[in-house]
Amino acid sequence: MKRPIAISDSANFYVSAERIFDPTLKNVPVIVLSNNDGCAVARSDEAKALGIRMGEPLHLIRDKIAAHGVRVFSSNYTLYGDISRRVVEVYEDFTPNVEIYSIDECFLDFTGFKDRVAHARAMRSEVLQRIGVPVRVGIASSKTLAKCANDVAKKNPIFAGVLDMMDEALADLILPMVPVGDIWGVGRQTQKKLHGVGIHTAAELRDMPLRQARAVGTVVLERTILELQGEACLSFDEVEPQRKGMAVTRSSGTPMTDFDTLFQAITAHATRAAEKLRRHGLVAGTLTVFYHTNRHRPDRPQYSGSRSTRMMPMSSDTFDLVEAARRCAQAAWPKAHVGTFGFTKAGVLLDDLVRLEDRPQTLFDVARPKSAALMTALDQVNDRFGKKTMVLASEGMQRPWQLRADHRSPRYTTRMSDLPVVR
DNA sequence: TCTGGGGTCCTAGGACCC
DNA sequence: TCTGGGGTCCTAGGACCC
Repeated sequence: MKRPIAISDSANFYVSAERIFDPTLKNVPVIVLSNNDGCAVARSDEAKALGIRMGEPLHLIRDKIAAHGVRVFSSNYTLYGDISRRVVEVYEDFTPNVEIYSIDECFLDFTGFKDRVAHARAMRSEVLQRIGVPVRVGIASSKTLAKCANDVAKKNPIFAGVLDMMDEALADLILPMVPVGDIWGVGRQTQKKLHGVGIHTAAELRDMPLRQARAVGTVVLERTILELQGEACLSFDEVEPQRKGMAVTRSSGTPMTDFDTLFQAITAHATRAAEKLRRHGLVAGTLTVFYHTNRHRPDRPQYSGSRSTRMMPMSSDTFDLVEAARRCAQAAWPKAHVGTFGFTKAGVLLDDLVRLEDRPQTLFDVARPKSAALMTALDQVNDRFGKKTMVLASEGMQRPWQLRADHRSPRYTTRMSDLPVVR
């Protein structure tokens, strides 16, 4: 027996959220802008009807905005987060198992409901009544199919916001009409490749041999095919996973042509990243700096640089992060033709995040062991953890020496308190 | 010292998503 | 002139280990 999975998402969520508190926004074109007010990231139906596209730059639609009196908002993520939480509370009244997928989408376990469509309709009107946000619901036996059902329900008013595709005969009817590029997980690149081998619809993708799929794409595409066949490959996960990375990135209006200017931007981003880490009570194990030229001007010389470094030890300290970012930025700096590049986007990415209290109290290798005292300590550690455990050490640093079992095989992690103190 | 197989880990980059 | 930001997952190839 296949388990019914529903996905519920809010229509034009940011716009819907703004409309809750301002009735004059109803039935008029409204858009919400991205972080830096650079482009439109949410549009009301009326704004879509004016031809304003997702991600369209603000400067290209100024005339339209003026001509049609489009109401324009900067994004207010605190508000959207609050509304999102309230919507989830309503979902939880309708099913015990809710997986929050994004700020405006939840997967819901619909196992055990006799009339799933009626249940979804009741949930829909409850969200509308209590929160004031319209939602659409797609139901199927896999997440990918549920997303597809949701999408079809969204585009065809005949379904009144709810489509249950648990029935295979119904899926057989609908999938031939769905363009393959509309399937969750099939982006522009994959779509292009699929078109190249004559696959244009969701039904054709569903029937594609897995071997062929592996040649065209990756394991991700194989999974998508199985999901389209109704086999749930993507698990339903209620517990919110610990985030693995975070980023601070910005585009700059004026190109950065020298290292000092670039590093100023990188420093600002690293500083913000450190604050963000501390706010979440996290430390980072890996820091990456990237920067690149203006991709919208392919006629100009292009360069993109990116370097990563381990944080030793893991840190959320502004000084540590800025220092690491400087090293990365320098290492990624082009060796030649510097004058011809103007960098318009830069970012600092942090990965391998762990909670501060879980931080391993260890250092990574900085230098090969040299001194007699250090060798003695290594022997002690080897005795204690076995010869197979490689131990690396650092010395010549300001901090007291610290030891650490190698992170390579055999894997061994330990707290500082478990290791002998070396001085 | 050389050779090689079977592994893991790491980085850089790509693709996709909201 | 101006054209977002924040995430996840996968892969290729090199480094390294036993």
